[in-house]
Amino acid sequence: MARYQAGIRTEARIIDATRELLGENGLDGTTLKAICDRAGVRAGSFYNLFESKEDAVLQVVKDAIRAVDPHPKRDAPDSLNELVEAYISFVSGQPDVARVYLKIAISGATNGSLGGSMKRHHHRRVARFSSAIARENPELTEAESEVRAEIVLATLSGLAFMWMLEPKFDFEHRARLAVYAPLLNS
Amino acid sequence: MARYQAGIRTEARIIDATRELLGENGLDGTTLKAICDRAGVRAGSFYNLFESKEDAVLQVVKDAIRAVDPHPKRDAPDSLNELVEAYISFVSGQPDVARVYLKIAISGATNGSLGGSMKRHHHRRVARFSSAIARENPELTEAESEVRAEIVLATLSGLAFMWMLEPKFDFEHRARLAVYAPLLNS
DNA sequence: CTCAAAATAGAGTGTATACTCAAAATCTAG
DNA sequence: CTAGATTTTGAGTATACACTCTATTTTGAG
Repeated sequence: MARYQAGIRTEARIIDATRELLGENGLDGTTLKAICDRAGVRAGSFYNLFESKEDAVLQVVKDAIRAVDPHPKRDAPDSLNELVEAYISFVSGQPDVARVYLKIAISGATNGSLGGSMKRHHHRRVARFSSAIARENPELTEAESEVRAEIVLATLSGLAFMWMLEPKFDFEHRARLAVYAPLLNS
Repeated sequence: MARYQAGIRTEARIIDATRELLGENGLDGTTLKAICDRAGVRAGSFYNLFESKEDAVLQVVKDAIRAVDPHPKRDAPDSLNELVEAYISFVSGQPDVARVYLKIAISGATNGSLGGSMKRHHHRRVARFSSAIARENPELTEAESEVRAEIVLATLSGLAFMWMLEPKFDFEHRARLAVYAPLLNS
């Protein structure tokens, strides 16, 4: 009936190992052997806790997608400022998760079971940014707000990719400069 | 001594198949069997023309990287306008090549022999955009121009990713709006 | 303590992969 | 036409992969 502590800890170690490997080496670099080695576990233990490798990978990836776009804490709609700051602290505060999001979610978006889930996530994000922009810039039509939302999101993603390419890259600075300084209310 | 026409045509078919598959399915989806099936060739023929699978993949990827950042046609330095329009026509005019470039940029950028080559390419691009921006905006310091170059490139890449996610996405329109309207000379 | 349930180990399975090789087919220069 | 070189074939190899299974060990509630 009840699960044992050992199993729960092992499950967490496996999830952590999977997340790290996905961020470091991508999907094909994340083999079962690599996961088990890093988690300090044998294949049998893995399959006692997970149905398949895909099972563990999907858990990690779906968590990552959820972490980028958390539910609003307050009831009030979010401002563009809040959305951008949330993205910045996502990248800075959970770099492992962010790497998974950028590597797997985006690269795997055009194929496989992630494709659909990623497209939905993307539309949700655009809508959220778009409505914040529309609220703060009443002179824009709905279509114009949406285009601007897409551009802001594209810039944030692009900068995050650069950060992944070179960890020294000052993502925060670029992101704030790109979004606040030039684009809107100009 | 001399190569036969059949071999030259087969080589081209294999390169085309490799490029298409890399763009559609990424690196790990591009198996030898898939390449050979699409090119209408058996494994033995492939290895008569290429040293390894990696050989064919690297040819395609290096071509793609070269296509994004072609040598200037004139002696004169390029304007930001020209650089952006070149990127736009790269994406619109050679979508297969662009897809390879974008997919590999994410998945292969942090590891392997592609990592180094991708990083060098990135720095070359930033320098090129940066010097165009500096020339057209003399009030900016060198560091400021570079940051702006990174932001422009990030936005273009991010928009291109969105285009890859949804082929209907109007990349040209977004790219011109994002770069020309808001960012510089404001 | 006890003992059933849960977790683990580790050898083993089937499959897909990149790649090889010897023989047959095809090409093209002379 | 011919003969040597190139290209193609297709069965075959070794390896790495995800995954299974059974026996053993560990856990923790009663």
